[in-house]
Amino acid sequence: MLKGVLEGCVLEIINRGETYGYEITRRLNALGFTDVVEGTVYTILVRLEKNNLVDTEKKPSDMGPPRKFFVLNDAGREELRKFWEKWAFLSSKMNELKERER
Amino acid sequence: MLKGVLEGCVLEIINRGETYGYEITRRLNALGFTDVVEGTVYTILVRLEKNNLVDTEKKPSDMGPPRKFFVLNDAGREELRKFWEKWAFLSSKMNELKERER
DNA sequence: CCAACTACTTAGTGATACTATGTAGTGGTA
DNA sequence: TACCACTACATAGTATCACTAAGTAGTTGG
Repeated sequence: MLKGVLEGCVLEIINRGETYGYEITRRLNALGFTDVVEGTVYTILVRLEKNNLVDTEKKPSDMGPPRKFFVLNDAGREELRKFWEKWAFLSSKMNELKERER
Repeated sequence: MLKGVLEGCVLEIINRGETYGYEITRRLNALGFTDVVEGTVYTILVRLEKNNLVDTEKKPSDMGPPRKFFVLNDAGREELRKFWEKWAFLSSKMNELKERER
């Protein structure tokens, strides 16, 4: 059910400020997507990087291994904008379908 | 983006009354999902049948070849109920994500 | 020193939708 | 009557995206 949606969530989280995979995973979990695991998030991040939607930077951490931070670039912000546009469309159509003829 | 959602839409359309693949496709198109084609819908219908969520009946048509009509059975209605439940969850979480910190 | 937590990576699989193509009935029209 | 448009179903192959599972490695506390 998350297909096509999770990537948008990751973009949105990154857009709120530089962050890294492990933290993104925990934020998604906190949001309610409790069974999203690290592997899933990292594959999305690899895809985002491959598609040139993000810039990355390795930084040391106090808590463990170095973190790979992500920020959206212009293409990433445009992708995010399109994502919310598609979501709004889908959402409105689904409500239309759900509410019709009750 | 439709991944996991389209099957629910098809269940909902069938639940409104006995219908068949070609008509379901046109209804989805009319709803706004303009690039959903017959092939997509038929593969979903095959899946629904394989998973025993629908009952089927062939009936002649005035307009062309015989139609294969679908109705939801108990399992199908339960699946539909769960689908809307999941949609409501996803939808609320997405809004939460979208609206936070603006 | 080892368990728990932090943090990243990737190969393989599965679910779902899309592409492309084929078959066939019916009706209109040139 | 020959052809085209529309109706209607079917399916093999592909692509996309997320999930499973496993591994590597740094840090901290008991």
